[in-house]
Amino acid sequence: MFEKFFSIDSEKQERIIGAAVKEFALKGYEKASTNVIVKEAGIAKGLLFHYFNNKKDLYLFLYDRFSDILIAEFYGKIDWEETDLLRKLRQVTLLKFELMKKHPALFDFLRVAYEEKAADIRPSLEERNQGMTAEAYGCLFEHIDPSLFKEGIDMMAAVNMTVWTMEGLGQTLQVKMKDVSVEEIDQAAVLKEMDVYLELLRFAMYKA
Amino acid sequence: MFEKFFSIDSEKQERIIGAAVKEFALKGYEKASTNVIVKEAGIAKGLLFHYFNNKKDLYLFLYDRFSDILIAEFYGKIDWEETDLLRKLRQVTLLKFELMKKHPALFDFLRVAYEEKAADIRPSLEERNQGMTAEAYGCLFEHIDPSLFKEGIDMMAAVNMTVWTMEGLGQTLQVKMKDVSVEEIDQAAVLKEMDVYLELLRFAMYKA
DNA sequence: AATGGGATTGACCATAGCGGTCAAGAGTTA
DNA sequence: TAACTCTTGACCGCTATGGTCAATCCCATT
Repeated sequence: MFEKFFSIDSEKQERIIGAAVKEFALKGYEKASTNVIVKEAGIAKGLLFHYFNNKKDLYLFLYDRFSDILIAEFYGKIDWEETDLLRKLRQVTLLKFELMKKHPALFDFLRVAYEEKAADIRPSLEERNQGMTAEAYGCLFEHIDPSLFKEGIDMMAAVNMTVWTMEGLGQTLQVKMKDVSVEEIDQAAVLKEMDVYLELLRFAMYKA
Repeated sequence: MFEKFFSIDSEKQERIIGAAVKEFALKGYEKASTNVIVKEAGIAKGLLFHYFNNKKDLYLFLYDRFSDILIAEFYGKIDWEETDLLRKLRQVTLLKFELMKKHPALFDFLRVAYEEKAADIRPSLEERNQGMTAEAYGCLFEHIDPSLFKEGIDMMAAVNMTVWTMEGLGQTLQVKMKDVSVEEIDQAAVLKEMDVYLELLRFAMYKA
């Protein structure tokens, strides 16, 4: 499909990918302009369409590539044997932060893609997400030891509350860090704050 | 500023406001089309600009009006004497659901406005929000009795976690209810689910 | 009936940007 | 030189926008 693109020098490949991901992440599919992309990438308009047929194919190419990268890294780094749900969620959150730091643009792209409403692209995205969330939940609960919880605690509620709290924390951090360089956030401080919440949750939900 | 608009028959006023809020909520400021608005409202293009100078003024007119309505209703209905933080947050959440049910379009408009990125409008919106969140937090903590909490619990963390949990719950409900009529959601069931979480939080953070 | 004046109309305008094309030029190899 | 591919960017047709304004309508006052 994209042989022409892959056969060019890789520094140029990355310039193009970088420009495209930035533009799509910033404006979403429809409002993103191929004109802006080619200008930023320093190539001629025609070339972009020479490599990737059309805007839609370009977008889906990026989407697939980034999903693959993220999933591979995630699956490679997670500890599958963890049986403590809260510890597992802690690990997942930490890993998520790590990946955000490593691939910020990529994360932005996928976040925007997740909320994409453009009719051209919607069906293709949904098709790609079939079952992915189900699978994610499945692998989260694998090997989990329910006996750690107090009697009568709804494990689903426990997970939800934890996830929501982690997400809320992540969002406020993102706001706080808006001006600070993405590279050097005080990881130790973040970790400490996160653990305050997890400790609270542990106390609420686990046996003494 | 808008005398001409206010002097027309009120059924027409509402038709216009309804059409405009719907369009803005659906597409955001920039992509919203005045053509669509006038068609939906059943008036001529020129008339809209006769009433409200231009698109921007129309938008800000709606924004101001809706903020005022919501704030007034909110302040009127809340129990200012509540000293139990969790109970107060419960009350606030319930009130929020109630207002969403009563004014769904209005809520959508303000939610979209909150994330509005259009440069034309951004500064005006930010100016309007100056201090509003600060004030909201202030009135939340008024009369709160900190002695209910266990020693050493960070009250800020407690509030955050509760708010994030309520928001998370709200969002999943919104997804679940997407197809169901907005009018008749099972309020009792929602309340029950909410209380599960609040009970968990109370147990984690309050003295026995 | 006639007049005056505000309310209302909708065809029209300038502008802008889009995705996509393609004939021509540049670079490379034989 | 010739044949080839890679690359260029001016150009196209199209869609849609926010905003205007001369013309028309409507109705109260004379």
